[in-house]
Amino acid sequence: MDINKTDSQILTLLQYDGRLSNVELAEQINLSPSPCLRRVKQMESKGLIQGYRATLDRVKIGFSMTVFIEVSLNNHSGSASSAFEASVLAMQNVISAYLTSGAADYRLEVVAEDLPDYERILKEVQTLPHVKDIHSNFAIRAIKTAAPLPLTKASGKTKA
Amino acid sequence: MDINKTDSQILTLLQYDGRLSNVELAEQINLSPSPCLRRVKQMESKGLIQGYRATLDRVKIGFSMTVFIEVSLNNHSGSASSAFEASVLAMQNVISAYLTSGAADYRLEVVAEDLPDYERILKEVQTLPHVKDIHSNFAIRAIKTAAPLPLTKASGKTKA
DNA sequence: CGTGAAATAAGACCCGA
DNA sequence: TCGGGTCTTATTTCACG
Repeated sequence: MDINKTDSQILTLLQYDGRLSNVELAEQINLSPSPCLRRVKQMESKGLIQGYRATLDRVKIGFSMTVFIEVSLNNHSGSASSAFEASVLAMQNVISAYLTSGAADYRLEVVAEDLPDYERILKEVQTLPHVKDIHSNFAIRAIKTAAPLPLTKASGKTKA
Repeated sequence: MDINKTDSQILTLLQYDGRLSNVELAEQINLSPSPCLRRVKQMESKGLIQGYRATLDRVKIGFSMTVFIEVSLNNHSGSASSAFEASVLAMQNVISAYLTSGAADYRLEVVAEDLPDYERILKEVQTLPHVKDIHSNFAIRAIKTAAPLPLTKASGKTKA
């Protein structure tokens, strides 16, 4: 925690461009490269920065469909949940999964190449361990995807 | 969109580490740096690679809550949708938003620092243009977030 | 935190299959 | 058309002040 103004600026810039060179980054926050790199490395080792990713255009690489699947389990024991979660982790077309409040237990975000591909995935989800019920909602259009986290507010105070 | 094997390998590697240097990338796919860089640049300009992002730990930077908000509008005209979508784009705590099939019209993913922050955001969403109805589901735990897209299957054929 | 220097990478250019 | 080599410029990275 304890993110100061400078660190917050760094994180914001790296969220928008993860390939910013250290010298550019340092320039933009009016710092010299050495301390800037030190801060970045520290935030990496503390896990604030989990990693760097190329963001791809889903449609252009062949995934024309994004589907949200809500799953209810018929058994809420720890081992049932674990089995289900492990299976979900192994499914590459599931790109995010949350245990949630509400009517369903889990909500999955799934990418599919086309309708037949979606059908295959849906059947696969239906046969995962302890699945009772499934509801699918198709993403018709993306308004906003994976926007950067708003750090400006979170940069209020420093430890010392 | 004609992705060949080599391009697919590049995309996969860059999804896992967006800061891979070109020489490392080239080594891992058994190519020399020059053609490797050419391919990367080409995929960037074609929009296959949309950009590079640092991935941050939501909780560690102060967002203890992730909430999925389903929104229904009371007016489905084009202008009503546009007004709502523009407002959503402007809300920084909304990190993704989709127009979806199903009972609700839109599905928002929202990050909040704490319960009071969430309350503030919820009220803000309630007052967005043409909002009729809202349902919130809290993310209790993340099983998987923003996993890389599974490219291995999508690399089947080439244009020529 | 800033400066400087050695190691490394990026990016433009040309060559050959 | 695409992979490979080379050179120049820029960047990374780490000593030290």
